[in-house]
Amino acid sequence: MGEKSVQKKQYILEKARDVFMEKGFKSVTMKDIVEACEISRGGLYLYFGSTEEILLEVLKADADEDDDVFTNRITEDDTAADILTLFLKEQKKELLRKKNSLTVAIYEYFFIHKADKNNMLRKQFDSGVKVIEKLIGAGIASGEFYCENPKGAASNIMYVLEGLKINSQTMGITEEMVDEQLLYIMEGLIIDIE
Amino acid sequence: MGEKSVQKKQYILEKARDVFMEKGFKSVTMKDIVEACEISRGGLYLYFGSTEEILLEVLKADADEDDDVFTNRITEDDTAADILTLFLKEQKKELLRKKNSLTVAIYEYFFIHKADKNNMLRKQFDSGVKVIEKLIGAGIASGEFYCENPKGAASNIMYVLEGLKINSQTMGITEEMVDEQLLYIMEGLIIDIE
Amino acid sequence: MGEKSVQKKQYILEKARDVFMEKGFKSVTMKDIVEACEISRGGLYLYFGSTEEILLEVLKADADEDDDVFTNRITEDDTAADILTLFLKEQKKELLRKKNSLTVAIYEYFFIHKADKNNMLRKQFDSGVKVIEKLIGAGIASGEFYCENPKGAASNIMYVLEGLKINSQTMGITEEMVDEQLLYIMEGLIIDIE
Amino acid sequence: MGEKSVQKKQYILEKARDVFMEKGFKSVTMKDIVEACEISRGGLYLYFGSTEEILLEVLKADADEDDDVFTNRITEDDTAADILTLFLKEQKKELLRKKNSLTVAIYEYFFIHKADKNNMLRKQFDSGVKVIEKLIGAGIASGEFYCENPKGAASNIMYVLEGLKINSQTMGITEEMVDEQLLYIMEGLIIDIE
DNA sequence: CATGAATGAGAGTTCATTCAT
DNA sequence: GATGAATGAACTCTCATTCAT
Repeated sequence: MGEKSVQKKQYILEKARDVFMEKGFKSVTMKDIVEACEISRGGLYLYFGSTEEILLEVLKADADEDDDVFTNRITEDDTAADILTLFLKEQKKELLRKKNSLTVAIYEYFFIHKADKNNMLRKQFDSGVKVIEKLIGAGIASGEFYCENPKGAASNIMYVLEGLKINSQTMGITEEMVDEQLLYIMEGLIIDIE
Repeated sequence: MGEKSVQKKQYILEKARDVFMEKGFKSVTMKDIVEACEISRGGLYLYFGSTEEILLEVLKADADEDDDVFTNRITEDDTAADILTLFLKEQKKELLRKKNSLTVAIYEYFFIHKADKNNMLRKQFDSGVKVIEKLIGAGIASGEFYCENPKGAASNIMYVLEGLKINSQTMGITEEMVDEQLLYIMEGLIIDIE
Repeated sequence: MGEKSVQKKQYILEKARDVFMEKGFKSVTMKDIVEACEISRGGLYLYFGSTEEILLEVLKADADEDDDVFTNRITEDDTAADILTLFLKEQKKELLRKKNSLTVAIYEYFFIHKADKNNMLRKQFDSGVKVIEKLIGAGIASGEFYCENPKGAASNIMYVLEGLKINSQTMGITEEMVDEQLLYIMEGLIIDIE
Repeated sequence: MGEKSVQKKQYILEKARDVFMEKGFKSVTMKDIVEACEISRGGLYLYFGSTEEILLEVLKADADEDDDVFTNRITEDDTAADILTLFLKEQKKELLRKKNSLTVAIYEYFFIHKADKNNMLRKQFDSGVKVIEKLIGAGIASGEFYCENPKGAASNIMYVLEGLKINSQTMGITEEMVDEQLLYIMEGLIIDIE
């Protein structure tokens, strides 16, 4: 079937991304995407066979990009506490974004695909836990943090972030609510100098 | 809308509940419910105008029932730690339930209705925080718990529970994962006797 | 239409033949043929404008070939009965072929084109009748056959063959069924020596 | 799913019958039938799920009717030769009908369904053979017919009729052609009084 | 000559919703 | 109050055909 135009595929993915951000996953029809792309009905099918396929590729593209961003930040030479704080700040920004978020689309997609072989969400969660655990370990070594159960603490942070994320999409959250909880977490780790 | 049969309404809600547990919210059609109830298409419209309306009433009924259950447990004369443990155990059971859960339906509904006036989910979350906060306070008073920021701790617990809940629906969780995290939480509260 | 490659045209006809044998005529799309040929969509249109056009050329090629085969057999110096038997054996083989037959495609095509000027099917049928009539005549002359109405007998044979052919495609036939009927026909012609 | 209106179902079958007579089977779409019936798209699906389903019911209705007609004729007290002649006349009328014939639709349908369990076409063919065989037997008994192989003769008649039928749809036939062949058949059976 | 991306018409199918009975 | 037939809008998907390269 040849390569088709890679550019057009990218273009479709971009436009589709907007649609998924706007409407989540389940409500999105091929027609929605066709209209967003201003291409023909058949034209879309040349590139993608279903909304699932499209969302999956949108997410893949995101995951790749995220990795890059992540790697870039990590190479800084900050302290563990600095990095963790940075990480949480990033998460907070993400959490409070009003519109341009795929969160609902992702949830709706994985409600259906939770049992999938290589569940991307699980991978990301697990990798998040590991990174935080390492950071906490580094912080303990450098005397910044005190923690008896780094793995538990790391999981705790990730679950809280997940909790904040789903709440932000189902009941709304304010900046204060996020700050309060992130502060609570950091306070539990950082050694009070007295 | 005249009087109609309250019994029939209840009957519809029961059957509809099963459908929502099976298929979430967005995929459920009026037809699905008509078929589950084995009533006529027009008959359903006599009682409910949309799947939204139906789910809302299903949830209302649940909320009332939950309150009762909750109240019943609370009147026991256990210690704060006992009650909190009981509460978490209940939550764990809920989290690990395979099929008979409205969780996905609720999420899918509130993705659309997060901005609703009296968002039931928010109410339940807030009330959960308050109850736990009170329990922690009682535990501190009785010398069972140590906690510098009871509100933060209570919120932390609720966010973690939300995180576990959404993860259970999007990536699956195991009993060990729940136990680990709940243990971590209790360990953070209970005073180590030395 | 310029010169184009005759070889490519032949190639397309060969591949298209397979498709028609597989799917009949009406269900075959230009896409099917493009895919069978592994050429470009536009490329096919350079040679043929429709599936009708393609089938027609496939059939023409067949007709030419059949004539050759036919002529080859006829030049043998067998008796009339031998030749007729040979002819019926050929027909039987054709009738019982499971897959590689254009029969359905031909029928489907001529359902639409029955009124065509030079209907190939009619020509073939008429020529079949004539050939058989001649054979019977020769057989009578040589004392092999007895027949009061050679033309009627020849038509009868051809109609029976047509009947067997359509039945083989609409209800299936067994070798026994064919043998029985061909035997019946031969018995009607051959003089019983007493 | 209740009874729906039997009358409407009949109405649809009638209209669909016209469509199948007009266009055969494969070219007929649900839309064609919707338009012929002047009902809504969804309305048709209330009664039938596909064109196959519809044609099948059209044919069933026909088969029932044919049986009745057949039985009615058979109860007459004619001689075997009379009945056979009557039967062939009926077939001739059928063969020469220009428009109102389902023949093509039936063929197109059974090209696809030739392997079906209870292939209606085969049943009808077999029953036809048996009836004719019986008639020939009766004719022999009454001294009207002479025939050494009644089963072969009966099959021969049925195959010829099939051959005439398919030819009438793929190349056209004239009344003379039918008469000639039917005469040939009858001559083969009837005893020449000398 | 050849390619294959693009278009748009059209078929299939499902449901929310209405309404005569 | 109930019923369920009927409607029509909306979606999915597939191809014939064209056309810029």
